[in-house]
Amino acid sequence: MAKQDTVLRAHAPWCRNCPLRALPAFADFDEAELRFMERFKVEHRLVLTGAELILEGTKQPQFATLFSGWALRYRKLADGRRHNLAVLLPGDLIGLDSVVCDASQVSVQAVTDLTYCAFDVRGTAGLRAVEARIAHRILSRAVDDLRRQERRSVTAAVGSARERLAAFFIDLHSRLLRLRLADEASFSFPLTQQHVADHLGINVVHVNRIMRGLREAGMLHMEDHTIVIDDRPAIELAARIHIDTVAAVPLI
Amino acid sequence: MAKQDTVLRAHAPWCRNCPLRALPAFADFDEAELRFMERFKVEHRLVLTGAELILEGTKQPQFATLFSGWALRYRKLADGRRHNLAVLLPGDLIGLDSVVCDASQVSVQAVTDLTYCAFDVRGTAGLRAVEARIAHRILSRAVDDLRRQERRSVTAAVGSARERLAAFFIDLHSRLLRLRLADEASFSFPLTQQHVADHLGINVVHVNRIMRGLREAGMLHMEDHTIVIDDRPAIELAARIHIDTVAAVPLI
DNA sequence: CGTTCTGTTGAGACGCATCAATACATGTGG
DNA sequence: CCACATGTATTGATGCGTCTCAACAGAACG
Repeated sequence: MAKQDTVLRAHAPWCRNCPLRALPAFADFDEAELRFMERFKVEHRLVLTGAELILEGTKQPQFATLFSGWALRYRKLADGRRHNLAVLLPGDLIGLDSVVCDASQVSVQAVTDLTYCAFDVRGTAGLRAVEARIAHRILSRAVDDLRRQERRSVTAAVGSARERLAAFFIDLHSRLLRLRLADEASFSFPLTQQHVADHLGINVVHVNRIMRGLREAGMLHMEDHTIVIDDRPAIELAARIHIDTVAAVPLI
Repeated sequence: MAKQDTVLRAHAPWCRNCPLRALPAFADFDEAELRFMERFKVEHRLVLTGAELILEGTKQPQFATLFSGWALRYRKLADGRRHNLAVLLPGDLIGLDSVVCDASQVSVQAVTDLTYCAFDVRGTAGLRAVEARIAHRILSRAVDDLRRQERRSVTAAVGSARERLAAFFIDLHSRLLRLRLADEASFSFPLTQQHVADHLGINVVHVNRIMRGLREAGMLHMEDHTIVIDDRPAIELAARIHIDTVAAVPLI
């Protein structure tokens, strides 16, 4: 690992004036919820590229939401390979299962420098004591995550490599648009082709070939860590089976 | 559909003396939770083989837990094919997303005659009012479901057809054992090979071939709707990457 | 007793993995 | 500063796993 794991207390915005919550993607909080969040959030942390936020097999007294940057939720497989379960973007929940269950079955790794908000639940009993409306928001998020993972299951099971890649970029573009981290035609993209391959279950070499195919078909291409969407309708068509109206389920 | 959709009020056990809760797989309820459940559960329904419990795109004021029988949570794909997201067994949660979200993105279909317990949440506001400990159990279930779906994503993405089938039967056998619906060497199995194929994303023809392979390797075979486990260690080996300690997260 | 579902097997085509090699970029230490 | 190692993108050749099409036997069902 090139950079050293670093966890710092950063001077950062707190819930009352959270810039994320101002986005249309997030539901607004009433005064009671805001007051609760101010006690609930215990820290704002900074993590450098490559560092691990959560390690498989550990139990945490806290969970978090990503505030800025990109992360990957992943599992190490028995044969040494790696599978990326989800690309985590600002606003996404991290480590809920490490609170609810005995031990997390997944790890989370920063793929850019990032910051996140840590919430202390002091064990399961603490989570039970969470304000009812907040608890409902957390449940909504878990269900949302479940739905995304179900879509992934479908795509992985029935889709071709081309369909998977097309669906992947459409999904990512939609999510980034909601966060104002993309414009209509392009977005910054810190993942390597190896990351993408490990996410979609396709060999790196083949990812590269499909990317060439999409480029030559005039759909999308990459230029220095930026994805450029050349023909979104065509990409949607290529991902035909796997597109949904991604219902926004806001939280925190 | 051969049999007519039928929803009956059945004479059935209620929460206080629920036989499912007596199983080791389920956590016990204290008196306060039991009292809550007695108000919460509104009906015990019977559904015949082939009937739909939930239709994609609908919103329900209720969710449910399966009480007896088997069901499949599935999605219809744009090209007419079908993908089975999960095999639902007694105790499993049904239709949580139809309560939390605007509309369910999945359907649920009975593959045997079955009964289920319906809980009325009178919309999202009702779910917020749910007793805190019950709400936490529901969240635990959602997270458990998420973890199973994540494992499925991994298996679908990186596993061969043989690994997927082996992992599928191991997972099923473990779950049925916890419910005392299987013994060490066999369990009743109402799914067709087409169901299995649509669940694992493998062609029916190929499922059949792999099944033959497993039979000839002395691992498992099927005789009139019963799976016979001939060599469980060998099956676990064949599914090597995809085995986890399936952490029991009890509810309701 | 036919009709429809399910299981079963064969032959051929195609997608993707694998192995191998090169070019380019990046960061590192001498 | 260059020399070097390391990570990433890219392309070719080859083989295996799985899909597809096709056919048939047995079971289930009305």
